[in-house]
Amino acid sequence: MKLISAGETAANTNNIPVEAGEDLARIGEMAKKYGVTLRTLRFYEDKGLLNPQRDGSTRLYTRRDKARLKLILLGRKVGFSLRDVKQMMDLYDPTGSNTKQLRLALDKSEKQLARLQKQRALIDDAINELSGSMSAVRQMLIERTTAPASAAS
Amino acid sequence: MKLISAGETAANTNNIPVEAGEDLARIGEMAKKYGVTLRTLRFYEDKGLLNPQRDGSTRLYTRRDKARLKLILLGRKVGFSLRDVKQMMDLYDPTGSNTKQLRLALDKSEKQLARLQKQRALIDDAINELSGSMSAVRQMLIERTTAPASAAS
DNA sequence: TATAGAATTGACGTAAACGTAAAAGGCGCA
DNA sequence: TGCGCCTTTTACGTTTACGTCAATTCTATA
Repeated sequence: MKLISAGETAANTNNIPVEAGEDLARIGEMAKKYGVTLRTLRFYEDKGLLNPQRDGSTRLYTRRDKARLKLILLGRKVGFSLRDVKQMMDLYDPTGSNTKQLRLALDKSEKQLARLQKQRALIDDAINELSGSMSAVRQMLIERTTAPASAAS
Repeated sequence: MKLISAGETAANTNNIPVEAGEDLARIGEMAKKYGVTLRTLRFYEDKGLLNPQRDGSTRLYTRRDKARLKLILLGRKVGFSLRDVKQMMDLYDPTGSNTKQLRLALDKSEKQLARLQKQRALIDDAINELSGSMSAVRQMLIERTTAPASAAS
């Protein structure tokens, strides 16, 4: 049983059970669609962040998996580790209010926000420090090219 | 008690402090003075960034080593890799104008500055994105606590 | 002299997020 | 039927800057 969904392969020659509208994607399509590598998708699965169905050994990603991947990528973008992302995702319960999940997410987010702000401060520091050094170096270069010889450090 | 200083000449075969003001420091003092660990100092040496003298097997750091360490730490602070720092330092020639060294430093600095600015932009992005998510989550939490039951996604 | 405090050289461990083969199975198509 | 493409699993490699023992030696001091 092979399931090819997607784009345009109108063929669909022989079989395909295809639960109406269930747009399943294989790993290659997923990778292309979300700009990640195959390795990355397998890695996420290995870490328990994704859990695609299987058709034999072939991974089939549902729209649920896509939603999860989007969340993962958002998490990465804002600097969460995969562990953090997993912790938050693991709390998701489709039958509940997910209050705990949301609280955890908020808690982690506050801490991450603080980290980001600290990082920004560090970077600003570095930028200033570097700019200063560059001015000094430029000045030294000018001296080297206008004055003839030595001048110690 | 053996303190051998003096860069080169004098044989200094036996002992005796020599060179009055040469304030040599051992690794422990260096570490304390500059807020790094022993491991770090040995690591820098291993990478060719420092080259303290030896009294037997004991490392002795001169003020030249101290100057170099300061530069290393400055480099690290502005985000240079140790490799970069080494490249720049390796061009230092106490007898020349060091124009090449300065040019390399300036060149690397410009690139590093660009990287830092890009990083800051990314962080700002992340901060915004995260702040937005947090608002959404807070809103969801409010709904969870005021409304009774379900609401998907 | 006994003991604590430095110092030495290995050398493996860590963290994150994949990269990069390697070897093999399956499928459609010309 | 052979080719090419997609996919699979396994597993070591990469990067950076050290951390963390371990075993040993040297030195200073009480």
